[in-house]
Amino acid sequence: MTMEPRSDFLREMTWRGFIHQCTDEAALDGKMAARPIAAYIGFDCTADSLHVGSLVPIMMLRWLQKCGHKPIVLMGGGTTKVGDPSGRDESRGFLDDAQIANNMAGIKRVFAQFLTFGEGSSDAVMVDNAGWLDKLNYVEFLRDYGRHFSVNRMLSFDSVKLRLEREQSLTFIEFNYMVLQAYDFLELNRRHDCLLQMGGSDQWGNIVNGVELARRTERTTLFGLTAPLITTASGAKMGKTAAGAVWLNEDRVSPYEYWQYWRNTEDGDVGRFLRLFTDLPQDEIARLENLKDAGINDAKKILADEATKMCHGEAAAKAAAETARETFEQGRLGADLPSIEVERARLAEGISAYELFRMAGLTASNGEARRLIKGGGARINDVAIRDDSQKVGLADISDVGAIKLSAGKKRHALIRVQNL
RNA sequence: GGAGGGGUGCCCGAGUGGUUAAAGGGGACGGGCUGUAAACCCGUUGGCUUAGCCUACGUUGGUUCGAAUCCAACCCCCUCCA
Repeated sequence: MTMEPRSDFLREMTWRGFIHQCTDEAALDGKMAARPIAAYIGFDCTADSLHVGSLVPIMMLRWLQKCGHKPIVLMGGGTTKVGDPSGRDESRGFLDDAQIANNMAGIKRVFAQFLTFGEGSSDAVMVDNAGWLDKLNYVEFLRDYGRHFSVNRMLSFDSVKLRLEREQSLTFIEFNYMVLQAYDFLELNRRHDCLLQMGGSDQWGNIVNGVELARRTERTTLFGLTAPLITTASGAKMGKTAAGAVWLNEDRVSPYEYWQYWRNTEDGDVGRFLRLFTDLPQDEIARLENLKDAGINDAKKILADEATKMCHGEAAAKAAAETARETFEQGRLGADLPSIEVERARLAEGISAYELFRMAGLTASNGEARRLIKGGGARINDVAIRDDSQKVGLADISDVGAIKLSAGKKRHALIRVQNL
């Protein structure tokens, strides 16, 4: 443990801060140094996109592949029907099959950005646990696998224990989640010779159950490796912003907004995030970590560039960076800012300022827009406005062909005339 | 099935007949200070056609001039008992 790992993968993961717990680090290191192995991480389909909270596991699979091993992306088409109680105070509503299928389709897209899929030895593969879970026979399953689980033991896992301690109801179906996840691991071992399951620290209990199930039923040694929960330097869970979660799909969060999210990283997090969320080599990260005070901003820009490039591609990252530069450093308006189109006739009549802010999505309601304006946080073409009902019209279109709306210093949107 | 406790705004949590769009805290947003950072200070924080109206304290009815607050039924959660 204190020794430098021999395998490329564990050495890289250790240095970058991905490792929280491992079932047997020395033995795993030996295996991974000796030959390529297959490892998996499961993703449940609870939303139609993953968000930055899932980036740590995704990066683990990416490094796994870079180091010559085989990543298995397990889509939880089956387990999503059951619902993982880990880290939740209450069970969330159950999703129906159509929602799960829709969510899976949305999630699948993002993996192609981070991993190379194919038939080769270190190419990633994607499988869906509905493939085996849906077909399970209840009584047969209980007899073959259920008997290896001790309820006494299950009650001691955090996912269950915390619920009970907080006097929050835990339903029987949720209680079964860890059993199914354990079975997944076994099934992947049989089908793909998968030796390792990785995940966030909240998955530890679920992972250990799989390792133990394999030992009891197959006398096979499998491994578990978890990553720490990533919080910001000020203690917040990462990935939450004004609009909610920072999603990876661009129809939810545009590349520009994504770039901005990383650009606004707290000082204290820059080094850690560069290690976790970029592929930059150690010496480059070391250089960036040594930047002081305002110089840290350069490191933040590189972090934003790299993270956005990986998720949305080089072109989108460049465009986002350029828009940010124009908007913040030159005070102009960047082409990539969020924008909406308004009919010419509508604009000719004039639209009340508060309504325009709402239309542009800068506020959720007219009332919120009015408050924003009264509070002095609203600007049109960089001029502060005080009158919430002030009419905005064609005359406000600047020479670049748009009206720039700003809510605070960071949130901007463009109003363009619809070409008809 | 029985007994008891509980369901309040994004979250936590006060409030047990009117002055309650609902204390306080968190979060969020805006302003100030900065470096598009943190910390700190200040303000805001249901909706709308905003000096007015509408909607809101699990659901549905009822009592009352007036209910988040009282009553009834129902739903859900927790604890103990069978």
